[in-house]
Amino acid sequence: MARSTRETILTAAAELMRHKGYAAVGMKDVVKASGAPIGSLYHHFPGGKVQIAREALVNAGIAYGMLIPTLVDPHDDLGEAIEAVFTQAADDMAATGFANMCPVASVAAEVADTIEELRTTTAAVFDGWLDGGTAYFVERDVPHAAARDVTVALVGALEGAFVLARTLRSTEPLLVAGRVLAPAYRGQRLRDRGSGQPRPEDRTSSPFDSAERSSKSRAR
Amino acid sequence: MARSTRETILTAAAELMRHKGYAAVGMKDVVKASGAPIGSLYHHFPGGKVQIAREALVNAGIAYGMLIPTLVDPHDDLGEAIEAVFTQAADDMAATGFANMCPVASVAAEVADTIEELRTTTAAVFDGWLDGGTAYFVERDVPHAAARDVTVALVGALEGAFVLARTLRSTEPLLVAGRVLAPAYRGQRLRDRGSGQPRPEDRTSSPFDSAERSSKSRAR
DNA sequence: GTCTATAAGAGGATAGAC
DNA sequence: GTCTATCCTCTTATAGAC
Repeated sequence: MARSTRETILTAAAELMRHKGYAAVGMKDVVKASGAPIGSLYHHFPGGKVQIAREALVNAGIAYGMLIPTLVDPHDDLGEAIEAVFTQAADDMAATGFANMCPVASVAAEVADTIEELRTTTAAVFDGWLDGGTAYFVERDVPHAAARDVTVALVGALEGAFVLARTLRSTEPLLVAGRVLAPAYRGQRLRDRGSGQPRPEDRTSSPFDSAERSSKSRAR
Repeated sequence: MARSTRETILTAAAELMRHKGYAAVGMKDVVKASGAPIGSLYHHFPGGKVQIAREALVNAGIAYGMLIPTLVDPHDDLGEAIEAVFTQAADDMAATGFANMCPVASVAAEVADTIEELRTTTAAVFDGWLDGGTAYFVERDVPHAAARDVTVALVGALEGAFVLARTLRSTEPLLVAGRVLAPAYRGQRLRDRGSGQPRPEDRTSSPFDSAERSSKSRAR
């Protein structure tokens, strides 16, 4: 599975930012982690560090946007599904030694007031998650307003609980969030998917559309 | 109101970290913002940048630890109180142009995997909020387990919604979080406070005890 | 498209006069 | 306890050979 230099760089950058945020990751760190020489970074990403971060965030956003639908899919009760999302997140986090799961929120918190170009990128990723999640729940017969609320509450509670869990080295915040959030939606039935299989392609494009395009138009 | 150089430095550092996180704030930024010369920073904080961050976070933690009890205090129904916390947060955030409200979570996300000394500091601050909030709700007659759950869920949902709101430049995440979280607790009565006045001193000491002490014992 | 060498400046920290 | 000058390293980014 030979990946392109471009991809290797982006993967390394995403991995580093997941752990250390944006400012603390140096280009030299990316060089070391990717194996690519510094010249290649600037050849493939003339926009420098900001461009690398932008594209890495878009990629991560697409990958993690599938997470909630994937975890919810096997369930037919919304309350159970919500609980499952949080217990699954708690298990994953404990299994990885409380490392961060996703670079988007860490970077978002850091750049929201300072690097407008990355703020809009993280905003596009969040919007994609929110719109994608809402569409998914609507498709499963949740009324639109409720679908939007569940998605927003779910993403917000997850991101907040992640920070607490990582810092406290405890799964409590994730488990409590699930336990507190789920009861309100217990009994809300989810319609069976048309096919037996999840179809993640249905709602994958939103963050990419807006953010990747803007990154293409930025060469020097 | 002449404040000591020490205080001025800590205030400036907290303000900067609130906006830019930890790594992106340079000592030179603190010099500029505080007006104190670089030598004074290292005179008062021999531990350098880490020590300044640590003490700034402890101070901010104490200040923000009073926020939830203060906002909840006028209410006698837990559901209403929760809703009030989020609408108030949304108003504040919109009023300040979606600037971050508190440096603790931003820094926590950045350092959780990288600077153990600051991870333990932010953990102590979170623990203080959680223990203080739990004690406050217990005092208001909420059963202990429920009091802990509400506090954990409240803090987690707030921090997550803050990141989304700041990034999206929208109060929606805060308002939705309140709307979704509140109903589960509507009808849960809160006992009248003994005196008519809030007494914030009752539960103010926790983060300070553990974190400030450790910072004192660290002189090169 | 790969890679090295290097520029130009910012980073944290220190010494020591006052 | 205040303040300046300075050290040394690391930072992002570029130039240009291959």
